[in-house]
Amino acid sequence: MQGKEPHTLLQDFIEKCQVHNLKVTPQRVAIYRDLLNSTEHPTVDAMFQIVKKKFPNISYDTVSRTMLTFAEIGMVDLVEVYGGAKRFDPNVSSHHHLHCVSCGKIFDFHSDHYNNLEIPDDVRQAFTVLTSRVVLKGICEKCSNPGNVSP
Amino acid sequence: MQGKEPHTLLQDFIEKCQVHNLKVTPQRVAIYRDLLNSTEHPTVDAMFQIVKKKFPNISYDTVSRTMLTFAEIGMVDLVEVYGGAKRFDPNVSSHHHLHCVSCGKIFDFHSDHYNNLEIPDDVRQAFTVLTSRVVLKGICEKCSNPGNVSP
DNA sequence: TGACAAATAAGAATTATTCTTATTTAAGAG
DNA sequence: CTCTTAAATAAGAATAATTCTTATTTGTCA
Repeated sequence: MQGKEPHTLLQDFIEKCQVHNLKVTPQRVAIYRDLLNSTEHPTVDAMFQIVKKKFPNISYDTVSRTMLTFAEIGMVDLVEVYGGAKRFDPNVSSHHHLHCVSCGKIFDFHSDHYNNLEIPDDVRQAFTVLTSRVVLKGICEKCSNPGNVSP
Repeated sequence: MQGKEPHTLLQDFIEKCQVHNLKVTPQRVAIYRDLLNSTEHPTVDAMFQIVKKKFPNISYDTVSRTMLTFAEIGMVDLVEVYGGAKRFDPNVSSHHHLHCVSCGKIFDFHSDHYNNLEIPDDVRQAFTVLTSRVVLKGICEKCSNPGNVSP
């Protein structure tokens, strides 16, 4: 969990909620914790299945609304997909993505060079640029070597 | 239309179909022509509305299937979105995107520097990289100056 | 000019998301 | 600690986007 102790994380969460006038509900705490622990850029439905285990009567709508709320305040990131369900990323620090066109998984990678790309002049004049990300499409190791099937 | 004459474009289309064992149907020709003329990274539904004008009894499913087929053979590109409907790009040459977080439009821009980004070693070792694109999020001119309302 | 696999239309089914409404609850005031 | 109230939630209906099913039609090629 990013090297922080649970207590600190909960404190962080409570503070962020206060800053944005959001109530600290048990549903939000549960979703927040499971989101931070996710590594698969989950969809709303994937998170719903996970959160339901500890919170059996939570509704899909609450998970959906909450994840969008978290994205609005920058607590998580809504990531690029090629249509279909929204996917979320708990890692809001600068990084880049590789999409496997075979299995659909999204892999994170890091590059200082990519983090510091200059915005072209013509773009900077016409737009207020907020974020920048390099998005690669390719084929991951597992999909390249389908023979290596784990038992 | 990218400086080519209609006849040449149709010939190109027929050849591409033959290479990929696709039949040259009037529906595919109509969708292809309207797609090439589009500049707004259309969704299936947007193209359906356009193609319907010249081809009133075409079905949504045909437009959807055809656009996906065109994407599979690289005739158009399926572009990144943040959930929701798929969007397509008739420009398959290397370029980059800016997404306006306010109006949702996708703007193309060009950069030789971005076209030639080096793939980090660790990524290249683990993945077969097929394409690379820089994706910016920001706010477009029109959304920055909502006062400039055209009459 | 058939034969036939491929493609299409139409509508049903599925998936993802949002909306509606009634109920519950967090958080601040007293 | 209790009351008040706006915000949040649950449940299910409604909507949007896409895909599937089935019967029919049509390019393509022998």
